[in-house]
Amino acid sequence: MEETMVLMLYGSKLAKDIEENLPNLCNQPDILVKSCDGIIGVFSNLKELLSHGHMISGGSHELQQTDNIGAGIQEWLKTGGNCYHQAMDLHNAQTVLGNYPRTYGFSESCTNMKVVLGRQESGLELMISGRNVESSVGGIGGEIIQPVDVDASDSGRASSSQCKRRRKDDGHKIRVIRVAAPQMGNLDLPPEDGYTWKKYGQKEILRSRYPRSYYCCTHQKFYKCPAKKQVQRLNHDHSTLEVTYRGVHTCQVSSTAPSAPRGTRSTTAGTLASGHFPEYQALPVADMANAMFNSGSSSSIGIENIFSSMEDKWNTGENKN
DNA sequence: TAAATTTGACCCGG
DNA sequence: CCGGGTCAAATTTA
Repeated sequence: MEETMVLMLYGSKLAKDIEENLPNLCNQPDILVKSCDGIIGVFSNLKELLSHGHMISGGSHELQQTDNIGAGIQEWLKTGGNCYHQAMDLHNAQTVLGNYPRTYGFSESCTNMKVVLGRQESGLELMISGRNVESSVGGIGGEIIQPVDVDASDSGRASSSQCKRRRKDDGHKIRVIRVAAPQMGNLDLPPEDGYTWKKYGQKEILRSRYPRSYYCCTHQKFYKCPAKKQVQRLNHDHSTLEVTYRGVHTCQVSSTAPSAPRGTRSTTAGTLASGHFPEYQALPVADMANAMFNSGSSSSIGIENIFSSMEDKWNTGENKN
């Protein structure tokens, strides 16, 4: 389905949802506001696309990579949202990054479970945050993010012409993920990911509202672990942190290994260190979208299915670095 | 007191 | 020369 049509239908659907739930929403102004934001976001994007010459009907060359989401949304629209609604309540959409809308969902039976589905120039973006207390498959930290693999030879940041420095000795893959930022406390605190990190720098980045923090593995000295990560709040979405992982953990943390004695984060390195990113499991975008949208039109897909799907994926592939 | 964090200076690729 | 990445001394924290 052409993207503009998807947006049009989706925006209409959101508006209709508000109409249908107006009595309830009147008692929940915050949700109403978010829903309105979502509608505004969808139609803003639609307007943006239309103003750039995208037609309501007809093909879009842009969608090659992301037709899956189009198909997913199409399926969702066809079923009135039922195929997805079983597990998550599609809540609203909001304009963020790169003018693409995001779709927000909340678990109906688990209020702290949140799903964010969006698009980036590099493909589909999916975030699942919060811990699914029902099935307890959410993993430590409860955040599983669809990472965006970026080859080291191309940082993948289309909007930035820089950030290609110091690449001589790190031919490693770079992984960029986005996670929901903490809502309170230290808002720049990077998400728990099973490793212990030491902050070694922070810098103001040109054209970025928020500084970028630099972390290296706490065990860098003892194990010469080259893993590093950068954490930066997104310009257009301060509630999201972009975490860039560089290098692979070589530290085999054992009970005798030094651990971070101070600080409140990172307490689980020992059982998880396998040289990869235990919480941020890789799963091809299409699979994730299919898992969310197309895994049976009548049965509940359940968030646990998504996680098990991700686990399978993680165990069979992507695990070679 | 030791370890983490902050922050200004420096390094270095483009 | 610019600016992102890193270093390391100073500072903070538990």
